[in-house]
Amino acid sequence: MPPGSHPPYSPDNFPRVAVTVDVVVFTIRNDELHVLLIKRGLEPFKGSWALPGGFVLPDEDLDTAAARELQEETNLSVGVPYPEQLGSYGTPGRDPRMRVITVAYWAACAELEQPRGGGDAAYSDLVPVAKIERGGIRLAFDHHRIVRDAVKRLRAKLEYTALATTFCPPRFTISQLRRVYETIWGTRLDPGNFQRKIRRNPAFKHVPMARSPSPRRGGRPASLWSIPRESAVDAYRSPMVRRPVLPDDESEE
Amino acid sequence: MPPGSHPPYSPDNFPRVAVTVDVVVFTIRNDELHVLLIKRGLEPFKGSWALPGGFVLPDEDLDTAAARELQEETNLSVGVPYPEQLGSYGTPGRDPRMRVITVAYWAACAELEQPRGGGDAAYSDLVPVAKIERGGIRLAFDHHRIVRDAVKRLRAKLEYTALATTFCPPRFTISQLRRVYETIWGTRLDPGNFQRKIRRNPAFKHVPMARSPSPRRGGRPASLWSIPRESAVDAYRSPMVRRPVLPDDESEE
DNA sequence: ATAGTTATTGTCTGATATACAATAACAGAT
DNA sequence: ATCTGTTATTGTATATCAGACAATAACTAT
Repeated sequence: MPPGSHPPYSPDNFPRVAVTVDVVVFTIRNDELHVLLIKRGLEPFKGSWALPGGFVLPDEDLDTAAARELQEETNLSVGVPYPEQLGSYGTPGRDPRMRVITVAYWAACAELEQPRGGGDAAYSDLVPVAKIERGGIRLAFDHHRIVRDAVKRLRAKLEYTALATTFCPPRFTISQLRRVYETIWGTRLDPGNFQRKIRRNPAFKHVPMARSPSPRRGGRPASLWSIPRESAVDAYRSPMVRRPVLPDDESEE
Repeated sequence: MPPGSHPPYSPDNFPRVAVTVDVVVFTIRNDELHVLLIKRGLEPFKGSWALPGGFVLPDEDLDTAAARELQEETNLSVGVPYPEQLGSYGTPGRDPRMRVITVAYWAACAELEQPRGGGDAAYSDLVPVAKIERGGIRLAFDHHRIVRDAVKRLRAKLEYTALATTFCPPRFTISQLRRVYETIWGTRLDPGNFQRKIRRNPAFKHVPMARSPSPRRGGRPASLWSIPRESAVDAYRSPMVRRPVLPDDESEE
């Protein structure tokens, strides 16, 4: 097609395209990274796992659409922070019915209540990312690729921001935070060095007088920390270093 | 609108949306960061500056569309690397005619020939980013915001990748490369320390026997370096540190 | 009291950033 | 040829920080 021969740019003459949003929501459950998926209730890919998402409404901004779809299809009431844009996916044929371009979002959140289905979703649930990476779950459309990209972005963003704190409750111990890194990166970090690194970072605030409450199986009680929600996305003054991934057997010693 | 009440997801029933791509192409000319813009030849915003871009064709991937539109509207023949996705912009009303969602891309390149108009563009030209940031140029649609986001991403990416080399010719001196950083960040970097930092990076290859050729006004001739095109987007082992921006007067003392 | 566990602090070593001084290698002027 | 100015490159000393790992501290369970 020669240059300049595309259709004139007018409301009545443009390629027929649908735009959707999809959201990758991460959470940690049982020391394992999970992603929120829905079971599709309609064709195509009926019965397959897919990311929560759907049409952008005529008068709705993209960010708003992402937040709405997430709410609709999972019925989560709280604790889901505003999703951040990941990228757009529009390879022809990614949806068998017609040309659909999707704007993907992602978010990290602490403790999710059990999601329930809603909207187009038969039901929704949390699925371990490791299982998806291992190929143990087939996802609808190109959602496998979207999840892969989101995981990559998540892992990268842990390095240079305090995003890991969004997986923690408002008040957390340094070890809880360290476990977030270890879980998502699949590495082991030195407790002593990690401790110092967090304490030296002025964004982290010591909660005075407080000690770790939850039932533990012994060990010195840890002090509690917090961080202003806004600071969680600020760049670290010096990045957290990602060490090589552990082999599958986690022999300590 | 209650949850689940959006239109059924079928080819004949979806919100009427157009999808475009826009491209932010950066280059350095006369030690100043420039961005490639076109002068719009059609309404709306006829006569305004805008980013090169246009419709995604029915059977075209987004990345391909970005590369094509750039070529069409600027007639640049070579030297433009594949654009990278920046993000999508779809705020209702951003295009006065109808709902248009645009997928923005950006690219960095060395030496551009003078672009010529083509397609919907009356003509195209390189415009200093500083002038745009200063508000000295009004851009069509929300392109001001897109450019701002692209500049931010560019500045950030210099820190942790060797992207700065894509502003240089295939063989460059370390000082040329340093000037790229200084230009884009608006800072001054220590020549000695910068030198060492590049030399210690194994991705940079010394071009044997070669000395800086171009006519200079005195000074010891520099040796030439190169880097595999692929390595330009790899993460640095240790990031380049961005120092505070200089005041407008650049008194060297 | 003892053993086991986690939190926290200390210490030492090596790498690296930064400031800044010193040298090297050229062009141009005298 | 010498001097001056300019850019490239190497050296040096200090401060900071990561990483390994030892040493305490403060608990729980036996």
